[in-house]
Amino acid sequence: MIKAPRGTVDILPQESKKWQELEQLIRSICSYYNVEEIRTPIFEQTELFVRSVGETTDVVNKEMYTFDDKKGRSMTLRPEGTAGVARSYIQNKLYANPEKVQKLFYMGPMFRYERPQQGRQRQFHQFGVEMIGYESPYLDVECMAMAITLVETLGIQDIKLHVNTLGDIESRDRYREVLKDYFRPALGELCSDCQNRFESNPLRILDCKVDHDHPIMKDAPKTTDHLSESAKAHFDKVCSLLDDLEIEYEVDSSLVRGLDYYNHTVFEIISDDKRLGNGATIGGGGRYNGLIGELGGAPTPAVGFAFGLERIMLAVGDDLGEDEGLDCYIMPMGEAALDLSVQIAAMLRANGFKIDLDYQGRSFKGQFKSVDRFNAKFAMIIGDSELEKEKVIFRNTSTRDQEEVDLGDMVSYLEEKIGGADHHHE
RNA sequence: GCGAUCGUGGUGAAGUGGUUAACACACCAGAUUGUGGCUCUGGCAUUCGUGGGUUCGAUUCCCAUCGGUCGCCCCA
Repeated sequence: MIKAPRGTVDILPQESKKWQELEQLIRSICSYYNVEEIRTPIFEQTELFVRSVGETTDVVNKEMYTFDDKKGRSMTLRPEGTAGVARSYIQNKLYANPEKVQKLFYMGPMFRYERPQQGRQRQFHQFGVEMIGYESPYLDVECMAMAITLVETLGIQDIKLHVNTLGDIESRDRYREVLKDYFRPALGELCSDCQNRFESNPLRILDCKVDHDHPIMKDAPKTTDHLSESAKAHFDKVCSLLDDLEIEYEVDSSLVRGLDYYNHTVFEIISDDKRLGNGATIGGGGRYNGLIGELGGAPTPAVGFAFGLERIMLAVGDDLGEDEGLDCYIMPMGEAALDLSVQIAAMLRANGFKIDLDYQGRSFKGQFKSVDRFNAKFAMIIGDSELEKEKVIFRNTSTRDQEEVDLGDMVSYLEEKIGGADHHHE
């Protein structure tokens, strides 16, 4: 049997309803924030991700789905959304828009080759927002506020916002070197993960669970001691704006993000919602002032965040996907009735009603089971005697009252009972 | 990538080196060819993730492989 590739899932109808509802909620929040959708390709030239996400990161090193196309060009299924948006911003000259700040969102599948487990798949979905073109801390905070609004609207419990600053690009890079100098003499005493981190992302050493109690951790240099004046001012402003908006947050100096393009503000949304397991990051983001310049555009400041939709779904999936049910399930008894039922179904559907019917000639009992399963408001019974009289029987499934209705009066009957043709969109 | 654990019908799950693989739910049919959510009766796994090995014989033992779950790493 051919199975779906490891780490991928089929989203079946019942789940699909939930996804649509979640996506709809996200879209409406975006519209309140005047953030518009951008759709970029699902694969890009490999170099885009290498240059943006960073050559030494795990995402690029171990987790990319990379392949050569028929002309031998290296392509990669996107592992995240920011790089493509940044590329598109440059390529399509969005900087030429008279509105200085471009507020964009994307939503769709991403791909990373990892060992799957709950809340982690090889094809997964992210929603992300990018605010490009302005370096003000106001936008950092707008991103965080939007992210918080989103998780609160969704009803995710026990939310925490962790924030940190990596400083501007110069101070971030300088701090990195300071840290490496600090740890280098004791490198042999650290765990093997940390020895790898030393080259790839030395900031992460500070957050190591294994070496947490090693004496060297205590006096490790802090980001905040290596900030330039302007970087410090930026971060202070971010914090005071969060205070003004009464958004609760926690400064977490060990918070580092795994992608190289971040500088200044970084943040994560962590939830202890029980439905997620024991504590999980459901979203995160930060500022990436260097990225667009790095990709060949004019130096352009930007800030953004992304959410993992599977993780959100784990937390709130049970609350989504309400089934509104059919308007009417048609129960033909016999073949002549079935022929007429097909006509009736087509006519009622064209009038905006949600209709299904039995094609299998099952018994009354069997057909009524489908009526229940599809949560139909009415069952329509058509048999020989109805055919003779040119009437159908509408049976109200909750009251169990039934009425005979002339073939010509079916639409007005249903409209009277359950509202007009657009009753589903009210 | 590393470590652990699991894999039996549509679902949840028992089970054993040897003819018919429990049970429950779901599903279908009949009792009731024209009225559902109750009851009763019957049907429903050429097969125990896949491939190979040991054996007279394997769902059961061994190996490999694939997949799920959890921890680490990393991330969303």
